[in-house]
Amino acid sequence: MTQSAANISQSLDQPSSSTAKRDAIVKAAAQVFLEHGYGAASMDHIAQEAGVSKQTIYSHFGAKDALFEAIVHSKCAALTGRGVSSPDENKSLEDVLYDTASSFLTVILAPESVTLYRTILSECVRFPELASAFYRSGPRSACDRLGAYLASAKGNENVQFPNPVASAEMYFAMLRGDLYLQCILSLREMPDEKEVAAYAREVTDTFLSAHRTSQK
Amino acid sequence: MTQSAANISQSLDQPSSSTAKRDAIVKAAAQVFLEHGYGAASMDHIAQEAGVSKQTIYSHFGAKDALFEAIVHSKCAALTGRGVSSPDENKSLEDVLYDTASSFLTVILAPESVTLYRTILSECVRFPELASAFYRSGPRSACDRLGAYLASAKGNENVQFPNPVASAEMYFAMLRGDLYLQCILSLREMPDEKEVAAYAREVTDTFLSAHRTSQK
DNA sequence: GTCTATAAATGGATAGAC
DNA sequence: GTCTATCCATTTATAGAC
Repeated sequence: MTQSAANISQSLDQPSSSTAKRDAIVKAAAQVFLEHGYGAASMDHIAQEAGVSKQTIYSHFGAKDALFEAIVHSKCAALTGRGVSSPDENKSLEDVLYDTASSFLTVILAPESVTLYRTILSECVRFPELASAFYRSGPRSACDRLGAYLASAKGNENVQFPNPVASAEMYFAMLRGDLYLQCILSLREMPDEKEVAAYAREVTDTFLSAHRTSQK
Repeated sequence: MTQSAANISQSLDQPSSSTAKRDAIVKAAAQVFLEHGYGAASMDHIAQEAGVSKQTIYSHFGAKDALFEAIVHSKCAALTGRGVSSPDENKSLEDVLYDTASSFLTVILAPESVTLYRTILSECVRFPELASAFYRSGPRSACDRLGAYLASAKGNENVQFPNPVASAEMYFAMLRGDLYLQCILSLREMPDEKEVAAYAREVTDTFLSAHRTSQK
């Protein structure tokens, strides 16, 4: 009990050395893993980057794969946090779609998201749970939210969505277009806000055209 | 000259031991690289798989990265070969789009394509030329071909394509939807022909709806 | 050209002192 | 909990015999 009280005191008043080192490890591991991938990232490199000894990492996380899982899970959760905000019911359908597109593009084109995506994709066979966690907290979460909104927006503004979730999936697929492909392949620099806005506009217009009721 | 004639005779009549071993190396390297990725693939593993000594690999390819580049370039070229066939001018726009969608989905969902994509994506920073070669021989080639077709199909069937290449890019982006995402993340098994056909149909219908001229 | 054997370096993981 | 030092396996690449 004495020890417990001391620990609480430590973590509240002044970060214990242990907590500080743990944070340093997490930060360094995230950087090294996302930059080099799981295989090419070495525990020596992470230890050096974090300013701790290798053994300290093993004391905290036990093994390399456990550390990797902890880092990627943490990053996936962060993605959801910054993810597409809930649609504002006061806005028009078009504005909601455009806002969704802009924030989705901004999130997935962030350098950190790009490297996370590459890392998970290259390790999805070895770490199936990470791929699943990424999918659920990222693309699936976004599709479900937009799908629910589209379902509630039925009949408005001369559009219809017989299958709202499928339409939402299609919308996000359109957003992961050639621009995104070139970025994750590192073939070009990240687009600026202007280019993101133009692409969000193009996709939104195309999407709405496809779902107009008065098209025949 | 005598030696040259002998080599030609060898390669025509009966594969020389050297050529046969080279082919074995290429085959084994392709399998190991695509299954484990560049970093986790070891030259020992490839040598064992090919049934040759490690030194033989180095005699033929010099270094690991050179072998990797040769393999990936070869696979990218093969992708283009099996790629989307040229549109048949006699078919209707809808049929051309549907055929394009079916064959595109079949190609990109082949297990070999999925592993190639994962591998290139995870190594695109270290091997920028490979990413570029993949993009050109795959997605860009497909977009340019369909874009050219859409440009020639202007005014037909109550559809219009003010920006044919952009429309083509959007079309392929729609095809790389949730189904594709789940497959490359190894979250589900590959779809059968029926499911591929259904998705190709859905995307084609949506795409045509979006580009109808009589939508207002 | 091909093989066996080995060099030289690096990796993950652990032991023991403090 | 943390560090230094080390073990052991594996890796890329090379040397030398045939």
